Amino acid sequence: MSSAEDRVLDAAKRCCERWGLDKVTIDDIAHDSGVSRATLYRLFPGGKDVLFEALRVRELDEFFTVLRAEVEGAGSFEDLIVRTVVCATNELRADEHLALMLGSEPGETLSQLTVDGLPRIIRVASAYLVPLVEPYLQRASAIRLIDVLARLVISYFLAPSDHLDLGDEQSARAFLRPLISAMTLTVSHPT
Amino acid sequence: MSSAEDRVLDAAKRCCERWGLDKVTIDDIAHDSGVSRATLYRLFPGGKDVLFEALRVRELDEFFTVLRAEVEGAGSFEDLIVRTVVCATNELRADEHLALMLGSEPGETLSQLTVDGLPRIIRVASAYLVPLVEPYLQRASAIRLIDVLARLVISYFLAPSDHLDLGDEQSARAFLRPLISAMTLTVSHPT
DNA sequence: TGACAATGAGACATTTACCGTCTTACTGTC
DNA sequence: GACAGTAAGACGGTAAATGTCTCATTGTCA
Repeated sequence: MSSAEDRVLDAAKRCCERWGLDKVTIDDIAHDSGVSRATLYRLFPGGKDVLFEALRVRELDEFFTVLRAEVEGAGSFEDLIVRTVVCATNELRADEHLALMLGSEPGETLSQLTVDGLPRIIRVASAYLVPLVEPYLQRASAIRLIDVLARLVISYFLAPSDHLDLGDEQSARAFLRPLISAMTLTVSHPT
Repeated sequence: MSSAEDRVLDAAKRCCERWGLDKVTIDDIAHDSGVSRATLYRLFPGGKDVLFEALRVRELDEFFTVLRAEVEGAGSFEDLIVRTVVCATNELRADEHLALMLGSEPGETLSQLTVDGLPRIIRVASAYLVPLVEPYLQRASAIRLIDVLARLVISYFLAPSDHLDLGDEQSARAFLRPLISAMTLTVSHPT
């Protein structure tokens, strides 16, 4: 059985998909989750903002949990990076909730992907992925790499290019190879 | 160029699909239709209730306008009835707005199809279809026939049967034939 | 030009909905 | 029987939506 927090967050997600962020009320979420408003405030003191903040955190954690599981055990640095980018891209494309939100509330959703929310995305991405990269790179380089990869994946997800499909392994590999060898060289022969 | 009324009703329909009946506000509809609130109240004095009432009337008229055009010119009584039932069923099944409403607000939508709204549906159905049936039946019989057919079409649309598909001509014809001949007999040899 | 109808913008009082907190009563657990 | 966790809902304050009004603007016709 799932925790009360999770049930509330699930309800928030459902309500959000159904009515949109600014039409949802605390009562909607309380009803949908089968939890009283009092309990909801106990779980998420601060109301809607805190609740949706928590929801975003959970979604982000889920995203990178899945991603890490998919790329763990890559045999080489290049494979690790390519698979990470490809899997992340495809995971984004398969995210129905994200698609709904982008369709119904592009403003807020884009902001979460590119402005307000991006620092957190990169922070969480680092927490999950830097450990996987560290065997091949110095920590600082790993952090920078994850940072730039996250930005690239998001950008190409939001605005696909005719010349590059980061969801396709061959295309992604061809694109990433020079970047990868550049980084490796940088580490091997630091200035 | 469409009339202001139609633009407002179109907006109401869009808003309703997006947010659901009880989350939509007059302002939402006014904005979406590019009309000021004052004008909206001038066009539909009474606000949301009157507006959505008018929308239902329009949808119903459209539905039966399409239906009548599809069945006009049937060569026989049986053909007329069968085509009416088949076309009505398929028109219902193809109605995206209706499908959305049934999905997001089953309670209100079902009520409009089966309880509160049914008398009007039958009234409008009669207005459109009885004239087509009258060449074959007495007026009173025609009215009773349209009444029962409307109920059947709606019921089988909402809850399809394994034994009967009113959207399929053969199935519908087989089902309707006895009913049709019974009515014809009744008229030919009234008690 | 000037009367006129139609509309947009928005002020306004009123009503409704929502919020956040709090109390009370209930339920299961130790 | 104390206790923690919860549902239910009362409560006052705040925000949003409603419905009505006025006024300025626009386009039309005489």
